[in-house]
This record gives sequence, C-alpha cells and structure tokens, in this order.
Amino acid sequence: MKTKNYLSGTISSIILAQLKAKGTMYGYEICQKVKDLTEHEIQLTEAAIYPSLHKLEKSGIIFSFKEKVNGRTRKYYQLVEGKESLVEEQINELIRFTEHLRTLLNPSRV
Amino acid sequence: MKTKNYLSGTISSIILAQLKAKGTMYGYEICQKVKDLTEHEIQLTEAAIYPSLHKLEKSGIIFSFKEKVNGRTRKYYQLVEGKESLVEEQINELIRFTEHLRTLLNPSRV
DNA sequence: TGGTTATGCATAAATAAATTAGGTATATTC
DNA sequence: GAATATACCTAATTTATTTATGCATAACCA
Repeated sequence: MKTKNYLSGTISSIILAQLKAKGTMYGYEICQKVKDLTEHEIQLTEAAIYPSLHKLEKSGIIFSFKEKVNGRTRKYYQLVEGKESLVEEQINELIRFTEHLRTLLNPSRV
Repeated sequence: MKTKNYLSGTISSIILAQLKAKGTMYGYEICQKVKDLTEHEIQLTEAAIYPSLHKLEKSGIIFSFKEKVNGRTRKYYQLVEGKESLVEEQINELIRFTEHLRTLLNPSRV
C-alpha cells in the first residue's frame, strides 16, 4: 500500500488506541503491532512514531519510563491517568471522520 | 470537526469519487456536495480543491470545459474516458486504508 | 567468526500537502 | 445598498511525514 500520505494526522490517534488497548507499550512494539494488524499494509515507521510519541508525552497525555530488557533499553509508554476521556474523544473523532470518508467514497450511495 | 489534517492525501480521491458518481461537476459544486454528504463536518475548502483539480487535470485523469451559466462562468470537470479503472483503483486503495484504520482504532478488537 | 537480520532508540533535512489569507467578479436577497 | 451566495483563483505559511541517517546490542546462520 505504501500508505501514501493517508496517515497524515492519524498517527497520534493510532498510537493512543494501541496504548489504550494494551496498557503499556514501547515504540518499536507499536510499529510491529500496527504492521501485524494491517497485514503489513500500514507501515508506521519509527521515524514517524518517535517524534509523535515525544509530542504526546510533552502534551501530557502519555508518560514514559525506561526498562532494560535482555541488555537493550526499552522506553515504555502509558496513558496518563485521568486522560482517558480525552483519548477516547480523539479516537472517536477520527472514527467519525473515517465514516464520513466512507460515505464520500461509497459508489452505491444515493 | 475542523477535520484537522485527516484530509491529507484523501482530497484527490474524494474529488474523483464525486466525479465518478455524478459524471460532470464544477469545483464549487463538489465543495457543497461534500459538505452536504457529511453534515457539514468535512469542509473541503476551495483553496484545497482548486489546486487539486488542476493537478488531476494536469496528470490527465480528468479534463475541464467552461460554460457560462446565469452570467457566471463555471468550469466543469469530468473523468477522462479510459481512466475509470485507474480512478477505481485509487478510490479502493483509500477505502482499504480506512478499513485498516478502523481495525487499528477499534477498541473491541482482540 | 563474520555477516545479516532483528531489536530498539533517535534526529536532521527534504518534501509534500493542506491551511491561512488574500484576491476578483456577478447574482440574489433583504 | 449591504450582505450573502455563487464561482473562480493563488501566494505564503504551516505542519506533518518521509527520506536518510546514526548509534548500539542480540540473535541467527553459514
């Protein structure tokens, strides 16, 4: 798919949805998860995800902590407590957008 | 909705889908149609659509002709014959993307 | 043991796209 | 005659991702 530029603006919501579902994840893990869930069609690259994670952390919606696993350092991310409704809102907004998009693209509409 | 940056990369496909559905349309009309179909939530602005239309025409997938209606000039656009499969492919690619996105955002997934 | 792949983080520069902000002009409605 | 709707357009700014790197360790395989 190469996902063209479709991802634009959606990355942060995708990240938040993964964190909401799993609780705690690290960047590389999120990339792999997205790949797995989309049959390798959506490739959330590391160059895209790390800046996005940093931005989300800076905004106070997620936080991180480091842990050493098998000699490699992992930086785990988690939703900040109390921000759940904000997260949900952002995800729902994007879902609503995709529904509108579907309407606009649907060839069988009236 | 303000549609944030969600639209990024989707505009040309939205345009093509409208032209495919209606046959012939002019820019302003496409903007209104998109607004109508999305309860005013997606606002395809003229500043976004005109450059996109010009680009599509330049690429040879659509063509235009002018017509004077009620003293105002309208520039109609239409899909170039023989490009239907290309158009369909582009629309389907975006539909497939939105389906993947839905999976990624779906809170009830496994 | 040496090379490749996988894991795991990160950033700088370039690119691409929409948004912001502006412009022109006619018709209609109040 | 003022505001709104119709109808086209573009330049400059902003913003985001992608391209292209970089570093480092672990695991696999030949």
